[in-house]
Amino acid sequence: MRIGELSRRSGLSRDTLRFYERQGLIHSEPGAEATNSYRDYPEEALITLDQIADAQAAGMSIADLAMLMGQLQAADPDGFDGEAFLDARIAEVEARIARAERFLESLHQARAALAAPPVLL
Amino acid sequence: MRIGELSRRSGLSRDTLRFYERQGLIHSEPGAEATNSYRDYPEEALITLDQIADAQAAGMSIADLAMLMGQLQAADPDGFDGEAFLDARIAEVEARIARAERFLESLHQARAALAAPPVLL
DNA sequence: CAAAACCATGGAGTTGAGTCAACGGTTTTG
DNA sequence: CAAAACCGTTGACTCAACTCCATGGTTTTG
Repeated sequence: MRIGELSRRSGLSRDTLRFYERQGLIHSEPGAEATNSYRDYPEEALITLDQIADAQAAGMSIADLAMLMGQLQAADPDGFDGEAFLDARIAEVEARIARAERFLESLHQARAALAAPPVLL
Repeated sequence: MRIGELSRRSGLSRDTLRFYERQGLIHSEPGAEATNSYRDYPEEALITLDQIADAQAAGMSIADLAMLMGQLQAADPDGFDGEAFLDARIAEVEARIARAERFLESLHQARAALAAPPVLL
């Protein structure tokens, strides 16, 4: 599909999609027509974009993500310690989720306080 | 305590602390000595800073946080719908945590794949 | 087939969250 | 008491992640 459709279906702007592609997060093919230079994105780009959103919610930067995608499925044990890298990310994400859940809890408490009788004198 | 101590004990830079104070996230008193203009932070600032870190991990912006802190404990039902505001934040944070957990799961899977026998041919 | 809709590229601009540097005061310490 | 360590203010700067704009080519559509 072309960028306009991907934009509509993903909810991301064309600029964002091109930006992600420059950063190596998504990929396209040159497209069938030789007359133009339109990109052609595979259907699975939508899945990738959803995973990117997940990763961002978990606090990953785009640079981290590019590294993860590039290194991990490239199966290259040439000096790059994938296990250590993954373990570090896992620990980070777990810590972040724990913090977010603490915050969620305090939001719930604030909500309950608002719902309760406002003054007791 | 003065800013240097708060910085050491919180792990945040002095500049960050002053930045947070300008944004209204933490507060200080003018300090006892009239000869200087040093700020004096209460012990509880450390707790507040920890809560700020929680909130940031949950994806809250500093502006949102300032609004939350300012509006919520000010008990001002003058047009500001605290319940709706809180409900919206709660939904956001829950969605974010759900996404982060999906990502964590995929990290775990990637980790397991690395640990498993690399090739089976 | 012309107007509207779409696409690419390059580069500048924006926003949020800090960070740094310079300058001049104040405390602490050896 | 002087040097070192600390503090405040102002304003410029950085970095990540987008976002906008101008220009010019390509499809689609009424």
